[in-house]
Amino acid sequence: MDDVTSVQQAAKLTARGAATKARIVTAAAELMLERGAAATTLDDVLAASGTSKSQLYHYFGNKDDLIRAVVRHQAQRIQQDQRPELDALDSLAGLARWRDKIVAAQAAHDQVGGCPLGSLANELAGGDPQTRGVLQECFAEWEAPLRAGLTVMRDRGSLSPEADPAALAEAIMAALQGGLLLAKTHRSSRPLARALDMAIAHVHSLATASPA
Amino acid sequence: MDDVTSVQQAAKLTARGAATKARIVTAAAELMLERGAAATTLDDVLAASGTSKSQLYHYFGNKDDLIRAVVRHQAQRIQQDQRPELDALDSLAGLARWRDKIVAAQAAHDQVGGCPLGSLANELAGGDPQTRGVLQECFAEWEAPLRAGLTVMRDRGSLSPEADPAALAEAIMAALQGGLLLAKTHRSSRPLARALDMAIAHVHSLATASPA
DNA sequence: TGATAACTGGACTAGCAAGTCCAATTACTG
DNA sequence: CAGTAATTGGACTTGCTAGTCCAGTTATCA
Repeated sequence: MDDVTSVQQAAKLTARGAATKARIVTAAAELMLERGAAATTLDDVLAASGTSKSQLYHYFGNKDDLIRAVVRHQAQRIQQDQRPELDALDSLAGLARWRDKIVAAQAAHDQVGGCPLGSLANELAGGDPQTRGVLQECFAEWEAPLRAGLTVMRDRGSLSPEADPAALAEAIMAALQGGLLLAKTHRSSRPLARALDMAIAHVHSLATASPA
Repeated sequence: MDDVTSVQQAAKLTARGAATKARIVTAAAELMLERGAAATTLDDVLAASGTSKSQLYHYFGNKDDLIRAVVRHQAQRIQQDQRPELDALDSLAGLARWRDKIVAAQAAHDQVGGCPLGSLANELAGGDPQTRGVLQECFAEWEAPLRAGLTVMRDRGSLSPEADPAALAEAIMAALQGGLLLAKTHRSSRPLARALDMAIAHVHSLATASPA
């Protein structure tokens, strides 16, 4: 009854309306990345996006609905930002390139902000179950290419047959999230780099001698 | 000028006063673990601790001051909860016992709550610099025994001389934090277990043949 | 072109939350 | 036993915030 809004209305959406909606989500995403979802007021969002209250409530049922839209938006943005590296995680070299891109992106943000998805997850996972569901989906979607790449490696013989791609992928995502959290806390990308290096070293230790 | 409060007052603190202050921090810590710091109102804290507004503002300068006290409290509680395992991280077996204790504790909390310190860090690291400083200290304090244990292992010859205890410890803490975040999101301790298993496996890969 | 629907502006409400204030009570100290 | 300091209760103020409402404008389409 909440997401119905965004589904039904999607059909009756003018180009202008879609643009307005997008502007709201983009502005909200930026603010929520900096301050968190709870600390971001709707008035802030309106000011930043140059819209009015009635517009916001025309496109979103309530603040939680907007928050879910922001979660989805950030998940998409992350995947977009990490391409094409995200689709080439079927080798140690590919993993290294992905790592480099992530660390560089974190450094580019002046070490501020942490993970756009992880920060929201941390704040929202304990609340509304519907939102938690969206978060789970988004993490799964992000993790999928990694799991796929590792599966390719194992099936190709680059990794030991005992290697569990699903477990590996989940552990690597955990290292990434934790690294980003510590990086945000210390205002340094060092923890992130170390966490990812460890994760990749672990994959390396599972690699077979024959590079297939 | 904020922490002066807790320092100067500490001298003029009656037993009853200390008890009241502790009751406030404990109640606040519990609520903030569940809902986050921003989402926890002072009125909630008062109700949960059976105190009044004037008591809260007698012992704490403002909400941020209380939050910092909660951060320190959680850091202490974590270390307390993880002892004695936290002081025996100078072997693979010790690391394994620590891992088991952490996973069990997470499971015991019905997979709800995440890391008492990590959740606060995520929410607060982007805000008040003073609070971020406290968070950095707390993480460092928590990480110290781990770094010390790994250093012992390397110096003893159980780990390769190339192993960097500081980098290892930081990476392991990242895995722990990320694992807890994903565990909270998925309401399952599986991501935590996998993250820690990966971290320990990495240490294992750095172990020398001779068990010293 | 006229009707219907999408879109927009912004004032308004109701409730909540941080922080203030002061009077009253309890404990320490000489 | 004063007298001073710590402690406590809780009403009150002030400002903000999510959400409502309605009047008005712009687009679509038959």
